Amino acid sequence: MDDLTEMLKGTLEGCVLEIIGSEETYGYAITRRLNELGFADVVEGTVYTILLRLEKKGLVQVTKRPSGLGPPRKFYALNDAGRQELATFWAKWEYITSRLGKLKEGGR
Amino acid sequence: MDDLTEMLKGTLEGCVLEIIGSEETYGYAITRRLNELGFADVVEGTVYTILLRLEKKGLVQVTKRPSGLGPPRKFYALNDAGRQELATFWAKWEYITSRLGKLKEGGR
DNA sequence: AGCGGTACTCGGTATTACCGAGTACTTGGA
DNA sequence: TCCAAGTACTCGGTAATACCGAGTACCGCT
Repeated sequence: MDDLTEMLKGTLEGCVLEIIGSEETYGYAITRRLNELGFADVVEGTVYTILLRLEKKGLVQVTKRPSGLGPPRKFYALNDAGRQELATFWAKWEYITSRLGKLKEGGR
Repeated sequence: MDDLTEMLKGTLEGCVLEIIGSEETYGYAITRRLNELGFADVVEGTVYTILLRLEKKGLVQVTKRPSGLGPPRKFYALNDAGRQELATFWAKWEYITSRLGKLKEGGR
């Protein structure tokens, strides 16, 4: 699938939230996970900027832990605000997909 | 539904393509149509920038016609390139929704 | 010692939707 | 007659976001 970057704007952050929400994890692993999910072109730099943003917005709790193979990892977990944000993300997503579906079916 | 603007990035242009594809129409009417479809906050300025962009990319054919109530209208219709672009837009959209769905269902 | 894989940071760029103000044309009421 | 309101388009600037690229650093293996 060719360039999806414009269409991912606004949704990628939600994807990261969802991944973090399902288990405490760290940047590098999140990138791999997104890649294997089909978001093949998402690159580490992008994920880290999202992570930094989430931290700045106060949606995640960060814990640094030694890695064993490489530098220490920053593990991310959702806090209450993060879970709230994730819920509204899915609500928005549902809303948009329903509208797009309507449009596509020629909803007039 | 509160602020959807970030999530609309990349999809709004596709919506406009779809609307133009279903019938030859003009900016003001497209805005009204988007609003009634549920994209309530989309504003004229936004639609016109998209329209200008589509024209610049050579995806539409433009015809100016007098209006009867107000200044002349610029009617837009898809050309072959535009129909092609619309098809790939929907393909990308399907792709992303399927990935998001998978992610949401805890696809692991 | 050096290479490859793991792991994070940071400055800059492009694209996109939004905002706001402006222009202009028409009809209808004060 | 003039002004308000609805129709219709233009344009310069802003904010948010994903991407890019280069850099730093740590580890185990050969």
